[in-house]
Amino acid sequence: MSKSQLTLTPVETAACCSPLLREPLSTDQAERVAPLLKALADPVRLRLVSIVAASEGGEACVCDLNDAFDLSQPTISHHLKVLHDAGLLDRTKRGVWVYYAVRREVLADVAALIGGGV
Amino acid sequence: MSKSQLTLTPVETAACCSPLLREPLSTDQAERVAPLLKALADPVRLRLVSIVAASEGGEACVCDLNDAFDLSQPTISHHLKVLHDAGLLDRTKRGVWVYYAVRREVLADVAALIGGGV
DNA sequence: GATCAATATTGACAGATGTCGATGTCTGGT
DNA sequence: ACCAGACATCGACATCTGTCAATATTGATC
Repeated sequence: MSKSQLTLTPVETAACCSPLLREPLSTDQAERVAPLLKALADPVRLRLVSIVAASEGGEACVCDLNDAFDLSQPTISHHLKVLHDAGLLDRTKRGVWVYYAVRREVLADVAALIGGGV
Repeated sequence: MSKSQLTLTPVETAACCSPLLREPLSTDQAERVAPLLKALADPVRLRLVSIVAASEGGEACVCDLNDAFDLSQPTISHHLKVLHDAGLLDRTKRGVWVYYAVRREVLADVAALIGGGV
């Protein structure tokens, strides 16, 4: 399953304007989208995503991420887990290191839903 | 101040890709964006925004919004306050009724920052 | 296989968040 | 003036969240 979890219908994705602004979201839809936004809705996690995305090869290892913050290693690990569980980051283990990469399609879907083509 | 609070630089807004994915967000930027996402990151508030946006004239009065949920009136009032405080909803009092309207530019800015032109 | 370095997991704790019932504050009509 | 209705605020509560120190796990190396 490499596509996003938002499961927009073709009509929704093709429409000119964001679904959010065009018609009332169903309770189900809202409950599927909210966790993604919740995962993003933290300064540390926003920076994590952006640092990972801007890294060489589109991925970054945890050791580098730890150095970018004034937070404990477990805390960074926790935030990465939240982002990964939400489906926003991919996780790859290579040797002792773990690399995270941004799932851009998911982010794009969220963006499309929020502000699509306003 | 009718523009969004994200205060993207011209370079950022003009770029092809979302700032979030192009370069590491500064701590300051992250702390300005996170509250907006936080305000959106709730199923009830997502539905509130979408119901308001999809309403006649782009605005809805609280009485209608109350009816759309199985929640107490104070709870809806609370969520509307969160959205309004975040700058996502405009508030207008007409007579006894209060009308909320979506600030689409703000939503568009958030969307552009998150998934811009990916 | 003992050790070390990189991540993850656990447990604990303070503070934030969603919800409600009760109450307050307007505003229009009687 | 009073009342009724629309909305906001307050106080309380349970739950969730971000953070850390301590500990576990995993993989490379000697």
